[in-house]
Amino acid sequence: MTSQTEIAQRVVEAILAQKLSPGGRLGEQELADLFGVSRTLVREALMQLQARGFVEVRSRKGWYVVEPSFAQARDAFAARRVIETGMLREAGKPLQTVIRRLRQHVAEESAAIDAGDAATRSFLLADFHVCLADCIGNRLLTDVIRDLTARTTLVASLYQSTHDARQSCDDHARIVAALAAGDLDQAQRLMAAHIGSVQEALDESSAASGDARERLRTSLAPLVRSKPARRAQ
Amino acid sequence: MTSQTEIAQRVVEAILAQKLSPGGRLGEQELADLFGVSRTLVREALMQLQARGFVEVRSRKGWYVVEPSFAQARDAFAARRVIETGMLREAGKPLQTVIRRLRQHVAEESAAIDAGDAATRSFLLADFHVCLADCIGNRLLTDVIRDLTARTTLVASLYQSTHDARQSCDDHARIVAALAAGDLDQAQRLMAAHIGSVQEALDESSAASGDARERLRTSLAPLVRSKPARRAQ
DNA sequence: GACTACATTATTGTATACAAGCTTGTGATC
DNA sequence: GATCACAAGCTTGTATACAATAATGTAGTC
Repeated sequence: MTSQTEIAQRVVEAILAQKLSPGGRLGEQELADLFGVSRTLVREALMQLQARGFVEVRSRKGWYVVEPSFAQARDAFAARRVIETGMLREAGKPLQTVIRRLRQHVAEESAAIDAGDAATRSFLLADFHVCLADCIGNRLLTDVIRDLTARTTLVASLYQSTHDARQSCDDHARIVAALAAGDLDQAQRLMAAHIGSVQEALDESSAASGDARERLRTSLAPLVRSKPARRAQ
Repeated sequence: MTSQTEIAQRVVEAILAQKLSPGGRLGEQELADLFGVSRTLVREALMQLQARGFVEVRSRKGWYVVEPSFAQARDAFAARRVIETGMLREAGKPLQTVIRRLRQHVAEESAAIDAGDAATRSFLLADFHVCLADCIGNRLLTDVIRDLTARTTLVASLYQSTHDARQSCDDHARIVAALAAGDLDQAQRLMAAHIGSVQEALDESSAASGDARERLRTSLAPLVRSKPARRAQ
């Protein structure tokens, strides 16, 4: 007895919490049983997620969490840079209440990092950008940013980001400080640099992983060079 | 015998061609019969369009083409300003082939305007922005722009834009000229002004229409002031 | 023992059936 | 004649049934 919207939401949450990895399979019946509904609702939910770019369907095979290529990953970051800096440029001087809300958010991020709570930490670091969009942008832009940050979060798990959470949090704090000082130009520059550095952290380990086929190949490569490992058991 | 994606596409086209007005009803069975498929496929198509913001469902009543409020209309234009100028800012000097493609597009717009072909004219004027995104942006941004321009086109039909097609075309030509000259700053300014002026054209006639309820009220207002019109027949 | 043809199984794709709820038409009542 | 109660019909919401196809297991053959 779960609504279709709720199913979609739960799946997205699972993806962002890395409980569902890119390439992970989503059986219709499996989800239907899990949520106690028919396949119909699950399908409709997955269809919407497909439109938002979270999952894809391979004909008669099943639904899978998307595995963006490295080029697509770059595109997602590029899109975020364009939109988020664009929003800051068009924004007026933010209200005091907005500054308070953002400061509060950054404080929560910091607390989660100190607590070593990986799940909420990851969520909050991404949510900062959604929160910012909600503060200085409009509904449409916020929705777009929400999906794009989700996508970059997914990408980060796929390409094993080495980016430090504390640094992201510090970046956020500096952006809020610039906003509080009314220096929108500076905020814009900081945002571009921030998104850039998060993306950079990917580039380095990019060669490590890859798509499912490539992962399989490397997984199955012999452990020792000339002498293949004897089969266990 | 029509695929689900195709159905969605056809509905979007119909909306953009103003064959389906905002507020227009989309019966599931009606569409199913039309396309020769079951309601299932129609529903899935509509669901995807819902995720993209083209239609909405009112429980147990039916599907309707969205009727953005005036505030939402402003949001759509604001989003486009942010993204489209942002893309121009991040773009490098465009290649010669890109310039040629854009010039070609503007020429086609001009031809459609001269020919008085309202449908293709409207389509091409919106498509210019998609084409530009395709040239200087990436896939993700292009998809976002495609949906946003579609939304503003829909809004224009809802709030009876008085904007002149020829002026839009001229705006486009000037933007392309700035790009050809390598003056991205100028292109950016022109784009902001262009989108702004299209939006402005809405503001003026905004009071005229409104949502379905308001439209009904004005439609049913007595024709003569003191003496209500006698019922026809 | 390795390879191939075939049967089996599992999963999606599509259609249909039934339930639930809103809208509207009709008749009774005041 | 106006209002209200009720019923019939239409439309969506959800589940189930069946078809199509890809993956996999198995037996037979060389």
